[in-house]
Amino acid sequence: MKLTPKGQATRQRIIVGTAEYLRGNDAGAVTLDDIRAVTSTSKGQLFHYFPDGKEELLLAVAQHEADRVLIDQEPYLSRLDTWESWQAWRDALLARYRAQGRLCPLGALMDQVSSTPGAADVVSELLGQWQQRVRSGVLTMQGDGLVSADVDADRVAGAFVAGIQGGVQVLRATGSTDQLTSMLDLLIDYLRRA
Amino acid sequence: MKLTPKGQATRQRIIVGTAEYLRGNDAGAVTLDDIRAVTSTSKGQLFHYFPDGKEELLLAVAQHEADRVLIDQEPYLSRLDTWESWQAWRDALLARYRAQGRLCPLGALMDQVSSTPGAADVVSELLGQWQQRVRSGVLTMQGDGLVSADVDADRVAGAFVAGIQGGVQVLRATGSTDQLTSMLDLLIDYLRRA
DNA sequence: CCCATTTTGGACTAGCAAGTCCAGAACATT
DNA sequence: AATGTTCTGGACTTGCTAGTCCAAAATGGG
Repeated sequence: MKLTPKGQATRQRIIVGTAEYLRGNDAGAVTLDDIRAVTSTSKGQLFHYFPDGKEELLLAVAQHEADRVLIDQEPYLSRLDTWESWQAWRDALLARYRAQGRLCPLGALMDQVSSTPGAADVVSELLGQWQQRVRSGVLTMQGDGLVSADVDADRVAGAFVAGIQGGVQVLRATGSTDQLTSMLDLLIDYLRRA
Repeated sequence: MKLTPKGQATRQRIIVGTAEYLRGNDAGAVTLDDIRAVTSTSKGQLFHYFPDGKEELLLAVAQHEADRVLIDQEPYLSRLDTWESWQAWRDALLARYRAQGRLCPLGALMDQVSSTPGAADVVSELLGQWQQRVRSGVLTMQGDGLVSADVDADRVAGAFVAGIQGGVQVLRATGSTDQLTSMLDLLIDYLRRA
């Protein structure tokens, strides 16, 4: 399928508009008509740009959201080289999720995982990269002698990723950020002592 | 609504049958006809026992599954009083989730949270109780002098709950239990050092 | 045994939502 | 300007699914 610049723009408008919409609505309940309304498009356009229909469209949206997750944290993930920077990352995460409340784009994404096979890949990819970024932060700290060398950086990074996931999950269910906070503080504390 | 023993039995059959079915299938895609088929019932029965229809039925199933989560761990949660018992709990959790693979009853439950308001309560209740149980385990350890008294039991318990959630979430998405394992080991390690 | 109540089966309805189709407008290329 | 391609709109089809309805069977109390 060849896309002119105009086509590209429309396709993008659909993805971004849907993503925005899903950030405030139940992903499982979206209909193509909702998407049509919110992106000012017609059925024809939807199927023109996403021939495989809803599934393909939502997958593209999922990919878009997954990209955003790391981009949002980029400034912090790149500089995990002092205790202050870890703390700043922690604060940024908490602020972000507190503001977001119960509605989590990645969470909605994960919900779809069970149904469509492609979504699992998108999430796996994201989690893998995330873990890598944290891992290299830990390694940097070890290089500078701030963290004991006998800590397994990969395991700690895995724990971070899982912990954040879980904290957000709890937030979505209960509306409380307590567990997420506990988790982050405990993990950083763990690193500090090691 | 009055229920004779026979009625009770049917109602229960519906709940248990649906729960079992959902343990191996996408919760978001279940239809009443699926439920009918798997529980050998008629539409009339479904709406006789769950007048508010699908939502009420699934909520009852969710409650049933939530109960199971703690019951399954009961033997371990009650005896978190030695390091060996914590390890045993860890092993049991890992074994369970490894066996379960990507299909998680609680996870499917959480998926529904966003849509139906009642489901959030069910999950909140479960998470709260779970955290309480872990908390009292930590307190026991502190009472026996095995864990430093200046650890905040509630925070650690919250981290455990969040961590397990996250680990399972990662398992669902990627199929790997590595992060769950890291998480549990790190948390126990944290307690040991404190 | 009789009557009220509960339980059961399944045909039927209503509405929604994904996907199809095609005609015409806009656009690019020569 | 001519012609082929891409883009857009929206009516239409198709299939599915939650929920309704009612009649008949089972059950239980007196």
